Amino acid sequence: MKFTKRQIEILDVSKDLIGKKGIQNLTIKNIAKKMSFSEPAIYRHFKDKSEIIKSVLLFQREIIKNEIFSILKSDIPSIKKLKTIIDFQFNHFQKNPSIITIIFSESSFQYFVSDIIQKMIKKRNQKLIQILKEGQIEESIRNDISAEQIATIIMGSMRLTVLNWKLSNFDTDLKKDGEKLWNTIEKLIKK
Amino acid sequence: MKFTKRQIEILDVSKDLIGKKGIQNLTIKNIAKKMSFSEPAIYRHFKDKSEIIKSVLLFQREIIKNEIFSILKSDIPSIKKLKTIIDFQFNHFQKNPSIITIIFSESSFQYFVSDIIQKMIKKRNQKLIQILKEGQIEESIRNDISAEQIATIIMGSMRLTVLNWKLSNFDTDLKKDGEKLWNTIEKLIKK
DNA sequence: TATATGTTAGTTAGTATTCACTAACTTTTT
DNA sequence: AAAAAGTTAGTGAATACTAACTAACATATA
Repeated sequence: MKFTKRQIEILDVSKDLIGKKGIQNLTIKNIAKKMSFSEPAIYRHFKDKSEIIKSVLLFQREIIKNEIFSILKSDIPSIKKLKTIIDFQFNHFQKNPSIITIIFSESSFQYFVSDIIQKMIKKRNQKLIQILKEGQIEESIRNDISAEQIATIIMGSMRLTVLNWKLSNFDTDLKKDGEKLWNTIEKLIKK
Repeated sequence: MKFTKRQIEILDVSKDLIGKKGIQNLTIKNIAKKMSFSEPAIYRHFKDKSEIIKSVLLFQREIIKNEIFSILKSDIPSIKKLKTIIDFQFNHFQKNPSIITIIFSESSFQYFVSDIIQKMIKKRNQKLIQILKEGQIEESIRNDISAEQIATIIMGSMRLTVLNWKLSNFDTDLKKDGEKLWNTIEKLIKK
């Protein structure tokens, strides 16, 4: 998963295009225009369009994965880990609004994209469940509700909060809404 | 918002097409093929394609709206109302998987669709908050957390549950997952 | 009642546009 | 000199949509 400079430029431009007007806006023509290249030039760097879409996703995944990994292996209490991860994610979204459009587009792409996204969601869910179970053993998180169910509640409300931000045209204060949400979640799941 | 028989036929076919392979699959050609008509015949019944998409949405909205309205005005305790509405929604989705694809595609359509969907989400959120506030007054729902926040939790986890169902290619048992979710929600919000 | 007229809902044949992608060539970099 | 990274000019396929026509039927009028 190594990319050249030019490839990363193309991926950045693609991310932007999708972020601004959705996946329909991602055309070779638009990429080329934004880069001040001709269309065929793009094909010097990616085999075809699906390769570009795939790479946009995988590139973002790398960034998030690395960050979450380093949080996970740190030696802090589970509930603190949880907060750190949630904070990081809201922060990352605020800094990269465009990727939200991609993450919220499970349905509209070709099949292979929803496959990749599905795997990403699954993986992240597993990590979340892992933390929650730790917390339940530590007895800092209530255990009359399964970790899986708590994970659904947390992931779901986070996604909705982000979606609302997006639907407001990134006008509301995501960080503040994220903090409010965390307070609620904490009240709900703390033992 | 009156439709002729033929229009409803076209809307049903459109719903199906979207449900099966996403919005890209909704083309005039495909509609015509499925109806065994020529393409231009479709234009006898709808001005253009955007009119079809809009109508698919509004037609569904009508159905859901009416049902929820009758639940809302019934004279049962708030927490029961809540369960009834949640049950109805999961049921409705299970019977109409195709509309999920539309509802989860805020980003990828033309702007006007995300507008309609945004309004639908907002309206439904308001109704939910209204019920929750009733419940807080009745003292059946905890009031150390605002109704707005509880609504986010409920709507978010419902959406995620439905999304997971969709991502599993409608293979998991939505009704069962919905019931599990309700049990969790009840535990979390009951006073 | 018989004919004229209008409407509805379909047809065939086609247009303009957009799209991803390619062949062949040129320029730039190493 | 060779390879990498651009260019121009074009292709074929898909798309939404239109023009022109017609068969079947409904309604108004001689």
